[in-house]
Amino acid sequence: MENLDQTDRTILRILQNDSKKTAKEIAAMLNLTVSPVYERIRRLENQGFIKKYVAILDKDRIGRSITAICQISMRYHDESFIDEFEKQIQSLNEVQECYHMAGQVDFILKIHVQSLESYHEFVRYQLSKIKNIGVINSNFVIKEIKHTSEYYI
Amino acid sequence: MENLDQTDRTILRILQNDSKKTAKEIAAMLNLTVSPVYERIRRLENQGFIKKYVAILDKDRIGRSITAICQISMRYHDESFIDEFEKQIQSLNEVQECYHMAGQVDFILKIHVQSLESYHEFVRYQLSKIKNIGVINSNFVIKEIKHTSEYYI
DNA sequence: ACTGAAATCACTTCCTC
DNA sequence: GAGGAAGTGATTTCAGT
Repeated sequence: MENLDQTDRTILRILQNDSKKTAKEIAAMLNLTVSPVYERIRRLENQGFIKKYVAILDKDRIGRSITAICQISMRYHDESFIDEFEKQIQSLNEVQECYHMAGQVDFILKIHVQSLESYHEFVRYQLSKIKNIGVINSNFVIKEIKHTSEYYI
Repeated sequence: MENLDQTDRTILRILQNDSKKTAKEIAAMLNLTVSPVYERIRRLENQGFIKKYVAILDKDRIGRSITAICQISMRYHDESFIDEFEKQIQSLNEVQECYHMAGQVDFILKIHVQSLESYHEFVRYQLSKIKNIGVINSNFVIKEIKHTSEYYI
């Protein structure tokens, strides 16, 4: 973070919002030519500031309209149980995010499914098959207020 | 979703993982030439399946290592209060996600900050300035198990 | 819907200051 | 660290099947 100047930050801000912007367009915004912009972007990639470039899909359009937040507490907290749980969660396609938490609840998951019925099936046939789960507490999103992949820089 | 054939889905799967893949590379994977791949991608964009293309940054690298999940209940549930809350939340740079929930808790937020101290400042100077908040319950992520922008297709 | 070729434009390298 | 010119390769369009 310390080794990023104002130009780098502007480039990151632009690419977080639209990675299809060409080096030429970015150069114009910064009053630079293409070469320095190109070299900065490559440096930001190589130094790991930019992890990847992805397409963001419309979840409603592809039939994943239901978002559930699922809070899970484990029965036992042995290292081996936790490791196993984490491995299993990673392999579930419905799970978009999973965090190990400090506090009462052990894990918080964000899950996308097609319908309430598919959520039922997900809990019944996938989640509850994982060993050592104590409490599962599910809540549904009724409105997405904000959802961005951009970090404020 | 119904008007997507297997080729479209494969293209979406590839672009969700790496939007820098060229039409040529994708064509090779699908045993096609460049033109149909190019035209399908443009159709998927125009029909709104692909919303945008973005760069994903490394949050540790840019000094946003702390993730907090914050659950908020409102004091009153009048429409005007809720609307105002949503508007204010959208303008907060630290808030990555915010969902209006069905259930006991009204809103769940995901927040990225630099340190526990900056989280304290966020709650004190930004969040608690918003009118009509009843209960704020914050929990911190100790490990990110899974975090992807890809939807399973 | 796909192929193949042609035109345009962006990416990438390298040499300069 | 930035500019400019040159080469390479991808995007984009279109006629043909």
